[in-house]
Amino acid sequence: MEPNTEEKIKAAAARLFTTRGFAATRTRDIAAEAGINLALLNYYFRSKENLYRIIMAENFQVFFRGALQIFQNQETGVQEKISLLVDYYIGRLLENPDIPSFVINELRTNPNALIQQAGMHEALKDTNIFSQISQYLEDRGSDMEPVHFILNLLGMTIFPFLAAPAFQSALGLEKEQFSQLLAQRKKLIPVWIDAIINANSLKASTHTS
Amino acid sequence: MEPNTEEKIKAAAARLFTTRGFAATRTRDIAAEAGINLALLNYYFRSKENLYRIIMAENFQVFFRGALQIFQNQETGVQEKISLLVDYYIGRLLENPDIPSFVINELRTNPNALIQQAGMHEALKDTNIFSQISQYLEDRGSDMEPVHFILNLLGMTIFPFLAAPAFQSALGLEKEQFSQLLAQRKKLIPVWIDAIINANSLKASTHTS
DNA sequence: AAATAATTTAATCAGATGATTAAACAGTAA
DNA sequence: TTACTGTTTAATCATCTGATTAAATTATTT
Repeated sequence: MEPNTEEKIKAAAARLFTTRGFAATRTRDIAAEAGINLALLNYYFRSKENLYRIIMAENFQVFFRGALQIFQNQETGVQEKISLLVDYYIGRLLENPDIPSFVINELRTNPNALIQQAGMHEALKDTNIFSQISQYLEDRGSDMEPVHFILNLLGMTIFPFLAAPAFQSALGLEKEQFSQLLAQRKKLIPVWIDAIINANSLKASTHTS
Repeated sequence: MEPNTEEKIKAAAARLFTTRGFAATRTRDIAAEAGINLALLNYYFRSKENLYRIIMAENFQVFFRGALQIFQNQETGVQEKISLLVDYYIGRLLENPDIPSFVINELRTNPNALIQQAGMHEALKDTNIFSQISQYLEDRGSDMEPVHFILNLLGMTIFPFLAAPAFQSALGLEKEQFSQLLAQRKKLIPVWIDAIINANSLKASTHTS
């Protein structure tokens, strides 16, 4: 029932690191949040940096592993994969809304370290996401660049979580209301993505502005 | 020609604050970057916090004022406004790619302070962006919620800049190459946005899966 | 129980960091 | 020149912060 000390520290560190970032988080705050003594943090994790790396890696796992697994599945087509991906991300992020801004922030200050650490390069080759999408777009007669496709998909899915504080404040919405709005997008985004692909494939044949 | 000391400090502070965030930026680093003595920073700006507030406000201006002005113009229709907006944002952000993650980060740690500071609430009412979009969607027979529309538009426009470090690293692209990719989106996003609206309006009449 | 190992704590250290101070310097007016 | 004002600097302060230490406490083994 009661989680052990190590887990308590990790949970506290995850909360603070993801909401405040590395530099703004004090080891004393983590200790207080975990209800333990400062020295214990160093006893279990040697240093703040080390603890951070661990938390970071786990967040990163959540952020990428699931997506990769979806694309590794040979049984499903791209269209289905898109739905699964959007569903997965929005579901996960509704539980952990701070992860995107944490990852973004980390990427800004630590560009390639993070990518390598999670073994992105190999994973990307393994799942050949790019060629899957490339083939899919080709089949549907679209001349869209796969990069744009991915940027659109992730942008529509992830950006709302990054902008959430601004929107909630600007529109005077409660957290709960905004969450419902984001949940709706699980169904909507795949439809929109589909429409975008069609737009690019029809562009050559029709000319109605 | 030579900018005065105050401007040099502000420029240096802007560079460091936007790339590292508040907590990770040392006043000594700002001083060194500006080529001045640490005490001068406090002589001109009283404190690190005060300097930060100034930089933040200016970044925020860039991020929102332009967008609001575009929507204030009574002469242009919504469709044209979208093109202008995308063009404006991508143009500005290509010059200052770090602003989005700076703003996002600030919003996370300081939710409503930022919104109020820039006078968002009044500005939003003045320009009635929401009702303009709402009306536009209605006219085109779409049942999309205006919030989703805005989230999609901003997501497709801004997200790529947030994800840039990841994409550059993962795809092994040079900064310059990725910038060109993003510049392409000035023309593409309006088309995609259009397709999305059509998708929602056609949904009721057609049933081809 | 005694001994040993694992866990936790209070106290402290060393360095970093935001800010201040007092003095030096430069330009301008009298 | 002298006096005055605004600017810049080196030196210093007080506090914060990550980390260590040595001792105390608890758990485990013999």
